[in-house]
Amino acid sequence: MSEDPDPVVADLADSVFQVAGLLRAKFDATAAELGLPPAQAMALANLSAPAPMRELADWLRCDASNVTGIVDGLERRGLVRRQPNPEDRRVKHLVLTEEGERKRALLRQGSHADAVALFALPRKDLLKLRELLGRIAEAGLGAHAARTVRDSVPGA
Amino acid sequence: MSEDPDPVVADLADSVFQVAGLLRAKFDATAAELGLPPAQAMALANLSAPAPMRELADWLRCDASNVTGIVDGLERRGLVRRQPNPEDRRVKHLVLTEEGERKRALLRQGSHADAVALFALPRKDLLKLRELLGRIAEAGLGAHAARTVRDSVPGA
DNA sequence: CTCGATGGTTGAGGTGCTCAACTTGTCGGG
DNA sequence: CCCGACAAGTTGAGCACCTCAACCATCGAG
Repeated sequence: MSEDPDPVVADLADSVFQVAGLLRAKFDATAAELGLPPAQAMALANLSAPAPMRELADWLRCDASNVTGIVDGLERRGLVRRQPNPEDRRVKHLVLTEEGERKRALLRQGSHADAVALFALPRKDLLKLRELLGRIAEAGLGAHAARTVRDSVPGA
Repeated sequence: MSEDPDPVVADLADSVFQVAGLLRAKFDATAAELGLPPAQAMALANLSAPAPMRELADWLRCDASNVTGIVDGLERRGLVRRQPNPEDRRVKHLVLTEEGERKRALLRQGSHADAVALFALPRKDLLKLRELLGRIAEAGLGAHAARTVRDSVPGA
């Protein structure tokens, strides 16, 4: 009935989970050192220029109501400010405070260091790896985008 | 003070997260189709021969008390049985029921199909990718194991 | 102006996880 | 034989994260 499973693909999937899991664990650890819960850290890491909350929700691929709580936390910690926007008074822009900038820098620094430590391969292999994984990620993302677009557009 | 970030490594980390995220999302989706919450599905997928609960906890890298709840769910759905072990009456072995075996097969089939669809590269590239990612996963896992061992051994 | 869509918030509800405490059971000395 | 250390599993408290439905304020087009 079903094809025999391809062991190469299976190994590949395992490795991807493994590596992503390791990176994620390290990220959470550095976040914890900075006194940040994972979700807030994740949000902070992807916050540079002032951006509306909606944008952050899209980036995190989660419900807008979820972002409210996360930002509440960041604001309580004094890392971020909600800045009402005069041009469209519905939106609030998220602006990093000094402390926010500082922690964000530490966070990114730390996670990048972890990545460097983990991806310990000859330069040539790294480049090859980036190319192959990049192709897959792009294709997968493209499929996802196409699907979401298709879902939201009634006609063709 | 800190080195310039290596864009190759940064891209690589992004891609890994991207790909893992896509695989995970697909897995959760197939799980949902089978009426299983993600954690129960994950547990079920890694359950073949009868094994003590502790083993599952180790595999999932989570607290034993957590496994109790997950197995409760699987048992409530009639997918798994807790089988007391006569040789060591503290442990309970987890045994799949018929239905459990069936759903597990479907689950693995589905997630493997997703992986095949995602890793759509020429065979040669797939092999190369497996080799490189495998090396990294292994090295990272080794470091993790070494660390946990070191942590649990007071001396040396 | 009216109406539909959009940004953001709130509240209810559910999952997944950890930690501390406890029960039951195993095992290795004194 | 009994005792103390340790392991498997469970329970309960508590937290983080997430979604959904309902809602308010606002925008923008007809």
